[in-house]
Amino acid sequence: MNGHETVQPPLDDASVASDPVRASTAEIKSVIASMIAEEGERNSAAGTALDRNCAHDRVRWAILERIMDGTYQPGERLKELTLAREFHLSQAPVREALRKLEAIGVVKSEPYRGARVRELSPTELRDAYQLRGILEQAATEFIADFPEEAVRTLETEYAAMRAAVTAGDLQGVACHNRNFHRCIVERCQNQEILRAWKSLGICMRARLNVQRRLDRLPEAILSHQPIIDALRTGNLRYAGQLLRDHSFGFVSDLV
Amino acid sequence: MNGHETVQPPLDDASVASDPVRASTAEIKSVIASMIAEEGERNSAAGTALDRNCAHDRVRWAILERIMDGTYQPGERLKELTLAREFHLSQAPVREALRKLEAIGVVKSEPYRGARVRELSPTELRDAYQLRGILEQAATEFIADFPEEAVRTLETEYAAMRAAVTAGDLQGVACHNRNFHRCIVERCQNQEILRAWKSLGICMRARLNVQRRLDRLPEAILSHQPIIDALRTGNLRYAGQLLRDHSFGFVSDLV
DNA sequence: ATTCTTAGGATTATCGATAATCCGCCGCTC
DNA sequence: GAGCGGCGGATTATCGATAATCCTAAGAAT
Repeated sequence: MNGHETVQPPLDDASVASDPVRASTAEIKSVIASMIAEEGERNSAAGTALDRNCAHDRVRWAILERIMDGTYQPGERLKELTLAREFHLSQAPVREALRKLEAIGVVKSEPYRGARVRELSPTELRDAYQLRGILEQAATEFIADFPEEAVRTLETEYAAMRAAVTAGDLQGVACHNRNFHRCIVERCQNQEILRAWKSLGICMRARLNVQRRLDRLPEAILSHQPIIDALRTGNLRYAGQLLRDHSFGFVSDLV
Repeated sequence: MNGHETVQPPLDDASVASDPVRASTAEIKSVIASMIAEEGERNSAAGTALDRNCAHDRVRWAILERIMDGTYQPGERLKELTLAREFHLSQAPVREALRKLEAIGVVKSEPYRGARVRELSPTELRDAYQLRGILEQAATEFIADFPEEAVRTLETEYAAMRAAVTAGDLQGVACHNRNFHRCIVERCQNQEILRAWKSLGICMRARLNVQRRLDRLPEAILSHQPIIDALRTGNLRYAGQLLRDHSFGFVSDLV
């Protein structure tokens, strides 16, 4: 593909970034960063320099980014040698990257048949939204306290979300929505809940494509306001209830 | 390839099974089988012959089994070439197996430092038990109906659990306990909840080692009876509440 | 025309070897 | 004797090549 590159020795981030569709790259990066952080947490307390050294980790990061930003569509084939050539690597590290992505459910592969970006059926999506609601409710009940500073972050994200929806920027809506919810769940004392929520987030990546009911989107977004209010007044239990209902609300759109 | 084998084509289960500590192998097998099934579900609707073909899947299965049955202790080093020699394979499939195990949190690896069986801190274990309680409560509320046949299964497992505890067979207790809970969660309509619960089960493998408070074990087991009663009378919501409390009850033993 | 068989091309799975990195040990300096 | 710097063994990371498998489609048989 974008073969013989310029400088970067093995996997040049340049090629990754200069390539295709690019909208709000910074936002996407932050999402990706949180995912990487998730795995870092799982692997070691301070998950930092892990993906700097290993080619297979860089490849995994790059593929994940492309899946998240829509470069690779759901169902799209991921050929090992093609990716290897693109990254100026051999097949082995690409395979390892795909194995990890397969294990966390981002990619689906069959022996001798290759790997594809995993597609989510409406049923799976419905189940995922329900589970997200359950986890967010539980997480909220485990929050020790919700400081004013965090409330302000919520308001910022909420405002950005409304701005994005009026601008018709679905990508932006998805991103700020995710940030909003993450800001809440991250305050949870229970790391396993947080981990489960994040691993679910990976599967929810099917950006708002599924939200074909664009007309109902604005009203869905407005339901974030009461959540902010409940959190500000420290009514965590009620906030949890609202979050659960909020997620369950999407279910009806999905069969 | 490694043609000249005896019977089992590549990875001879013989060597795997003839090796070390062995207690109630059949029970362990069933646990493993359920885990494999879990991944099968994730990979394709009918996850069956996937791990028959690929060496890396068989290796993953074998390593997982050894971790589950205690052959590989938490923290133990897993050397790639040692495993490769043992399975009569090259390094590549072993690496792929380890990458997958790493992604699901069973193994932890650092670049150039190798892979180890992941250890769970008391805090992680506490969080895991809490999450399990939450998931089981949610799952129960999503159950459509709980037939008499399933109730009988629960009673069977419950009886086996009590028998195991009087016999001092901790492995057996853990296994039947797991079967008991699985029988409930499997009736859940929401596949994502089921998946999350199963992936948690992998981390809870730290068998009942943690349950050093052996004296309190019998009473903890008795708390299964009201759950059975609630399910038999169709009081699913109450059963969910009991299951949550049941799991949370273990938390106090773990700080 | 339809079905069956079977080359051919494409891709994955595995191998064996090499490069890169880490760790402990030994001698050296002070 | 203590600290330091670099050799050597051990192990992982990556490579390039080969074997195994799958898919397609052309051709033969009915």
